[in-house]
Amino acid sequence: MESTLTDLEREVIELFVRMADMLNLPRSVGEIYGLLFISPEPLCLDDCRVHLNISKGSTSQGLRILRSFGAIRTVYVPGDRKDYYVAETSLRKMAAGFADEQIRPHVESGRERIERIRALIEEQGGDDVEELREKIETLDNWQKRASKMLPLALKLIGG
Amino acid sequence: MESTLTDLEREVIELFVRMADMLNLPRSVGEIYGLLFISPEPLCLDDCRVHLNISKGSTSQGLRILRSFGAIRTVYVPGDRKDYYVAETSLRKMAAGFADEQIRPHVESGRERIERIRALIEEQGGDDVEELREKIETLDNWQKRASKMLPLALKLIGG
DNA sequence: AGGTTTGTTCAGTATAAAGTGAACATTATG
DNA sequence: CATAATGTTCACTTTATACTGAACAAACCT
Repeated sequence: MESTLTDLEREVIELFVRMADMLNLPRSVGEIYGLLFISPEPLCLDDCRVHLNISKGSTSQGLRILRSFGAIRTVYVPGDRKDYYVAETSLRKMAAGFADEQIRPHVESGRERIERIRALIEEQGGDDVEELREKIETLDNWQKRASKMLPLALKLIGG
Repeated sequence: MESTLTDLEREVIELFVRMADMLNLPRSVGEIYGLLFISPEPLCLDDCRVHLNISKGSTSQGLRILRSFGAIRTVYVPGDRKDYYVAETSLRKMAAGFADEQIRPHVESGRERIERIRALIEEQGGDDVEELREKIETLDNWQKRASKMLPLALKLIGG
């Protein structure tokens, strides 16, 4: 299958592939978003698959990930059964979606783990319990600051 | 080789392994930092290697990465040729080091790529040049906002 | 110098992650 | 209902990344 991308499309797609890499997302997710971003009209799954020369499975999963944090939305095309997609261009929305989906759960589970560590320290005791308590306070402090910073950073990026 | 970690140590190390994963750093980096964080005294390369049961190579590279963004520092131990390490506990310092080392270069190269895309659009022209210009403005806008947000976020996390 | 300790490097290997595509489910249409 | 169109799933394959450990380099000590 022949690639049918212009130089411009290739360059834009590569930009988003690098972004995806930074955000720890699969390459194909960056490719699909880049293609949709630069495309003048909505594209369906098969359009993406053909232009990017990737498999149906990757395309389906990539679109699902992009939908999951609101980076794309579906548009209705009269008289067509296929789903068509366009890239969302509100940075605020995407950042919020990404934070909710890919960051908050980790922060949450970190909080729980810190509680477990605190319990372990008290339970097992020992000579150095005071030093350990201080260390756990440091962790707790980090956790609290990260939790506060996240929504503020989202405010900042959203304008 | 027998693992000689307490439950507490294991739990703390796992916390930092998860953090490393979030930050897209090798697991061993999280393990080493976690061990140093919870250890009451400085440890040398071989201490880390033995406690964590990982190879010399991984240990050496892990310590290098941690040094690279200021997550650990060396301490002088009189009468010992080995380098000893302690975990840095200033979140501000570490976040700044991480941003400089692992984020800024990507943002930079993104900026350059956007310029290249802008040039491509003007060069090749076409009917839809106006629509493309708008899209590139969106990219440029994102880039600028991200660049401004980064130092502010660092200020916020640093207290 | 020769021997020892300590840390680094890097080619090869192991592991984890993403991609593939055929089988399957679902829904539309004649 | 049968057929076609569309999208999803998942066992398998491929690729990318991290880990290993032996060889190497550097520094120290008699």
